[in-house]
Amino acid sequence: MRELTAELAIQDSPFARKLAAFVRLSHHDLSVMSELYGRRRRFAAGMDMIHQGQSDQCAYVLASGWAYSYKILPSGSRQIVDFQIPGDFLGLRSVLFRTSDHNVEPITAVQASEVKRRDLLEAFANNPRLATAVLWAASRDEAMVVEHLVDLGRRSATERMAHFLLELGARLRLIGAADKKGFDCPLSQYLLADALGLSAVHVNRVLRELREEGLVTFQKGRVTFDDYDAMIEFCAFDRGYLDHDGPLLT
Amino acid sequence: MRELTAELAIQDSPFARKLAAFVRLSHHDLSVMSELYGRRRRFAAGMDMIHQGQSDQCAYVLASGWAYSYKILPSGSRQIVDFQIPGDFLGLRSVLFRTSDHNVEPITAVQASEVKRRDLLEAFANNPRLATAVLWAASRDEAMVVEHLVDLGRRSATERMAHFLLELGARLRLIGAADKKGFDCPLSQYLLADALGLSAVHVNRVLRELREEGLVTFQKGRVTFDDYDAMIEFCAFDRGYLDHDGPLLT
DNA sequence: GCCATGCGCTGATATGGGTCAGCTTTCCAC
DNA sequence: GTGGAAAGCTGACCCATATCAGCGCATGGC
Repeated sequence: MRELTAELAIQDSPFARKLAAFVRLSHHDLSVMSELYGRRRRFAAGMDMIHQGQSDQCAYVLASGWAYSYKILPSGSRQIVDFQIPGDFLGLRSVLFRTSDHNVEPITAVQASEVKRRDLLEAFANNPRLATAVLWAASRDEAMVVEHLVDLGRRSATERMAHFLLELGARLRLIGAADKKGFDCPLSQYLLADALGLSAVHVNRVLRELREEGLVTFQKGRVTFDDYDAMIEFCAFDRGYLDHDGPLLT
Repeated sequence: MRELTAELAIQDSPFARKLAAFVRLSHHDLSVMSELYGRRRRFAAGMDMIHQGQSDQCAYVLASGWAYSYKILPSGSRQIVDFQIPGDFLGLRSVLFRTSDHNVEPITAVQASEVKRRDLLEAFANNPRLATAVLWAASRDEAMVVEHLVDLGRRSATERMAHFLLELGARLRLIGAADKKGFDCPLSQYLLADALGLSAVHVNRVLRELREEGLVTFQKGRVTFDDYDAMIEFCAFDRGYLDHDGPLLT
């Protein structure tokens, strides 16, 4: 009975919802997952979760709140590599190997479950289906980094912003935190700037432009898609790579 | 005796040299590696090796020659994600999962050994040490993509170029194809442009600038470091992440 | 109620890098 | 050796985006 409740609880977690988008998970998979979780920890906004160069092998699964991973250049400028939302694995690479090459910091207050290196490897060995789901999700995250590379290299500031908001929306839909209308978003224009390789001033102008074109409105912590299809067309968003409606592997 | 010769041959391959930089490999590891190789295939420059959306699970290890992986935007512009040099794994992700989300094309004539999905997984299961070496190398490649993200987002064109040439030199040194003086390099200014998010015209200007500053000379297919230390300083190159002198795990 | 702080917003000005157009060199194919 | 294609190279001009400087509106601490 204890197990069943745990299983029900996990089934509703953002982590399970996200993985379920890739691989259909059995009851057994879900109960293994619930055992995987270690201590639940809280982090206040602004306090480092993972630090560049640090090498203790802790990984987390975000339960609630947003975080971002970034690198600092000696010049002082900052490049944000990715934002993490509930359900995202955090530091998977730094637990499989031992190097963390970037920092992670919460944006809002965050709750995260610790995952121990040993438990993770054991779960992978005994449950290849779960391993596939996790690694698949990780692989998608890597594909996203590549997409950001294309953003920075070959898209205009306005296209970049549109693409970014669509992608974020698609990710949030996987965990039920967004729909076609829009989503709540705690990102400041400074964070957007450092993720998109722009100045904060220009982020502001770009957002205004998108609003005046009737594509998206981002105001007061809420992103509203005013014309979803036009946006997709505008920035050549690839519907396929994030936007599926059921498990790819059943 | 047959095995021994195969082992000696593989020991000298760029793949083994590269992995040996991460993990000290035993004789047994080496012989497993030599069994991993399937058919050796040749590709002429310009002919596609892997195509976006294609889903047959073939991976390769580059034996000789250079290739590059890229994405094409609907607008027609191209972003090069990475260059592959001898010893590099090619399509590792697309063999573990089944999606290839980018194209790969040879730059020079290329020889590559096919690696079968099944053989790879089997070798990983039986030989965790080898698995660690391969995945570690893959993880380094991912770290490089992140570094490129920083390049595009937060470095000037000149810094980007300097950083790129240093990184490439460090990678080539791992396989013995470069030293502190420089290396041979078949990349055209057009390829450099699409990798660094610049126009070919500007690549030319930037190279001239670096040459006139006495930092690097890239002419006639040869990169020469005129002042290695000054270059490292100029673009804040992180010596650590590629530039080690022996296996990290012994 | 006041101040400090962070964030959003805007105009003016500066500049890095793109675009266009064209010339030169190299290198094959024949 | 000749013609043609790629690649390297350069100058003139222009635009997207950065930088600077500053305003206003919330919010929270005291």
